[in-house]
Amino acid sequence: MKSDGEKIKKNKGKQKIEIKKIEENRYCQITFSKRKEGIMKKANEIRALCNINIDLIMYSSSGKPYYYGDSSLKTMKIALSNEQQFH
Amino acid sequence: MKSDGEKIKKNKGKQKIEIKKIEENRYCQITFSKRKEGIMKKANEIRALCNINIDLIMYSSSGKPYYYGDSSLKTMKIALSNEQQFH
DNA sequence: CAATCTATACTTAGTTT
DNA sequence: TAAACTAAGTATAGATT
Repeated sequence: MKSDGEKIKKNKGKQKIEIKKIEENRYCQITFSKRKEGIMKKANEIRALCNINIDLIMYSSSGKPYYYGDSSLKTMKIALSNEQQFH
Repeated sequence: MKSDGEKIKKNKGKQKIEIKKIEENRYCQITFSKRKEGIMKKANEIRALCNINIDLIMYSSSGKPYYYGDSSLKTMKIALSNEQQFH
């Protein structure tokens, strides 16, 4: 006899996940894309709210670099990996 | 006659704020402290989930630098401002 | 004053279009 | 296949201790 509890759960919205490598490459890419937007938004907010300098650099698993900030670090990092451009 | 609506509002939890400089220095510091923790947690999560490299550098309004990451940028930045240490 | 609390705003995992 | 949706999970503004 099944308990009603099993059927009540909607199971649609956000679920809790473990913070460990997402092995399935497709989901890993999707998560990176979503969270990259999220953290860049946070970076912009803390910079605006608190009037601070902030640099945020992420390399996707394919090696593509993404940058948020305004300091000389951007130039420095480009100089270090001068075959790449930030996005 | 007062409307009930005015009294129903609890007004305790998180409120919506504008994303612009917090002029009151005390609240600015508190917000920086809270959001710095938040963004560093996010940085750690995206790094772990997506197995990427990430560097995050913030200078508080007092000039104190905070760093999250594992690349050579830390060393580079310390070399650039060698009177300071990251926290 | 820094740490904790609490309700609400915001983020995002999984689904659907 | 990417973009939009939905609801559960998470971050945090303001209050309290």
